[in-house]
Amino acid sequence: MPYLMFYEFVNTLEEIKRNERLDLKKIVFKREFGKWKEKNGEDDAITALKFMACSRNEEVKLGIGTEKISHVAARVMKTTPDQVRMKFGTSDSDKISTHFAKLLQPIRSKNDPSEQLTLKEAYDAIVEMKNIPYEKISTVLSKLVKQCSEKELKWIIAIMIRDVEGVMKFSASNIISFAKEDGNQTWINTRDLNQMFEMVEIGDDHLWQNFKPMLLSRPKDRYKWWSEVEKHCGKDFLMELKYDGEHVIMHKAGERFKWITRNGMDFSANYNMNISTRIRDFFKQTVDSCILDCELVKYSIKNKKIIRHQEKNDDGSTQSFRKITGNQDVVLAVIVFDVVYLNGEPLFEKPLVERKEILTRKILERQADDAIRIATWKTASTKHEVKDYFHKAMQDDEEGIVVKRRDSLYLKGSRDSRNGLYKLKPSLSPDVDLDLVAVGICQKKEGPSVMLAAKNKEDPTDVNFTVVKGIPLHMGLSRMLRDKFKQHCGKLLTKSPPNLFLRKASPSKTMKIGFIDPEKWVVFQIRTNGINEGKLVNAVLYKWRDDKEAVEADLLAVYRNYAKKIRSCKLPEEDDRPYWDKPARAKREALSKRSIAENHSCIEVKKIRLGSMASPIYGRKIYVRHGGGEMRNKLVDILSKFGALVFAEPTTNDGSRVDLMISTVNSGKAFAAEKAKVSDLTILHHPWVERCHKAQTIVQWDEEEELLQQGDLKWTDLKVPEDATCASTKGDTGQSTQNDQDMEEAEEDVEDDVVPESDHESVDEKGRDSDDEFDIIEHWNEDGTYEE
DNA sequence: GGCGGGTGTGTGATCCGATC
DNA sequence: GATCGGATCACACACCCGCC
Repeated sequence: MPYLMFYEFVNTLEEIKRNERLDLKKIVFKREFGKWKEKNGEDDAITALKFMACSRNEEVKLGIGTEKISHVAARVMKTTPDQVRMKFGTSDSDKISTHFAKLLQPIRSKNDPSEQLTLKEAYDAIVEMKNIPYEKISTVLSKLVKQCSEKELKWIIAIMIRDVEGVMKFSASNIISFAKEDGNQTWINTRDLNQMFEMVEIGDDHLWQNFKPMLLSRPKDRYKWWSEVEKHCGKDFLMELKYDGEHVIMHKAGERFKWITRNGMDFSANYNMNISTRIRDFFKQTVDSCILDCELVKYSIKNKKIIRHQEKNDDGSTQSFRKITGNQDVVLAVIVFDVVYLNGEPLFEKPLVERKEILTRKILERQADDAIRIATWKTASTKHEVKDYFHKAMQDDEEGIVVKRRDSLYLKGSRDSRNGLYKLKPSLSPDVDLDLVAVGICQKKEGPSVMLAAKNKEDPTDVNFTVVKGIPLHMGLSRMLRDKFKQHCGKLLTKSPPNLFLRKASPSKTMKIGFIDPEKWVVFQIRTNGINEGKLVNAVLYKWRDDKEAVEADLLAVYRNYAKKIRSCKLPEEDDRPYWDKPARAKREALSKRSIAENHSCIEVKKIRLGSMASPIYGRKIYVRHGGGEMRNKLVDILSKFGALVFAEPTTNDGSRVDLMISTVNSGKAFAAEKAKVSDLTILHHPWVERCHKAQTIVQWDEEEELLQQGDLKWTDLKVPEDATCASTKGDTGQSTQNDQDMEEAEEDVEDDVVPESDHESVDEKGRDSDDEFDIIEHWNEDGTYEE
């Protein structure tokens, strides 16, 4: 297979560079890229992309700037760095590479056609530089200098300083999107260059598509768990253990694997690819392609057991699922519990038992605990079977159990009781509730959080307490109860009462703490899913126990022995319901579009519309690049008030691109484009937003504020014609639908396993609203009782 | 919540040449 | 020789985002 010659490649780079307009650059690129692919094969095309989009390429990250390149060049020329150092500004990569190429030119040999490089050789030389000691880079460069013309040398320097794009004036994201349509999306998801440039197109409507898995429901009322399970799971059902790992969808296409997380993210690059190679041989020969629903777990080979999420290893370390490398004892393992696609045939509409049958018979040739195995399940039909199974699971320190209807179909991304899939976790059992005392309020950036303490000793005369846990107020308390609680607490003390002990020597700097007067301490019943390394898992404020005194709270010893309590917990009977625990209310109906329109901040734009003019950025999607938290929040706030939809990524949840980007930093154009990794957006510096805020209208951005103008959106597009009518009716209908979707999506993002129920009404949607935070601060400051 | 991990920012140490 | 400013680098820190 003929290799692409480096000079040919360089000619293309030069041609792209010469064309100033993006569409012309694109034409040249597509033409040449197509040729390389066709004539030279995928390898050359991929090398070309790796060369061009070098800023995203770790393989060629040499860590060299103007200073170091001066030293390297000086060694090649056998002179001092001083002699070769540039005497002008250093920000322009084009000038830098031209300068050094010119400088090195005199020592190169005459063009000898036999010595001409291929692209692959040139690229490999750069990769070699990355992998050898810095002092030896000059020897590789000396060799290259002899083999390259000045023009070629310029691009060698460009890739050495990692800015070929800057010299071409053709950004990496353009290069990638022109080479492969969804390349940038792959990059965002995987940060993996090889995958991004993957040329082979595979898949259909299901295979290789990033869909979300079907999710499990939770019984709404802990005392009525059985009637609910019975209603939706039918007379006979399946039971499985709930494994504590990461829920992933595994796609297999031939020898290739793809791993999609619960939120539809492609984590193939994040999980050690070792897992794919280790499980490859476990499949039956007849399995060409399949999609499996599975749990990815950490497995200790030495102890022959699964290590639970966030559980410490023997050596005291904890490892992320995405970084299983160092410890040889811990490996990733796959537990498969469903198959939804096999050899081109979608199985989504087959009943669960049939899918299980296929899973057992047709997928795996062999199984191993440390690689891949099928989850065991058993059939059952009575409450007692479920209770026993649950109790046994708790004793074995499992996360919980799962109950599944036999004929349940696979609905992608759905979580609905009617699907007949239930998870039963410790929080369902009243045995594991804790009564703790609210002794203070922390003002964290996320909002107020209540500090909870346990009683030190059983002795009634000993009134010492120790803080064991903080829970955000919104985790369980309705707005009404939150207000009531704040009112109840009244003045907060700046110093801890003498009978209260803090576990941490000094609380975090960013955390403000106000202590509640011991006279006003109240008891909260806490519901959790267990304890992990001394910390409660998924804790929420379940009840305000105003029938209990602080001295009746649980003891520190109970808290310390909590793991034991979990292991012995049982599912309750309906008759176990205590007098104070009222039945859960039916879940509040989904918010109507109207109420969303009334509440959602995007709609607030009405308040600041000027005369008949609608906000020009109303409904526009804007990406605010994260800087300092406060700054970013402020920008988001302002933009939202103008009706813009603000995103933390250049690509929104539905895959569409935003219209505009706001950057909080301004270190020049190269910085903005390179750091932000966007090339199709106009980037504005944040002072523009603040000017708009001051002016109470969208003002035209000036030259300094426009860091980059490369998107389609122009200032003129934002201007609303003078005679525009107020868009209240038209705008609201259109926009509220968008908001509706956004909110639904946002809610789906949050899986709080232990959602409180009963008389607290339901938790405020999304928990907190910003003014809640301010309420408290104002309250504290009023009396001057709270000072930092 | 709580953890791991990635990224951006601010800061201080250090080097080095330019300048007084 | 003292001082200054630019460049570079390491480090701490805050923030963001993924998973549970």
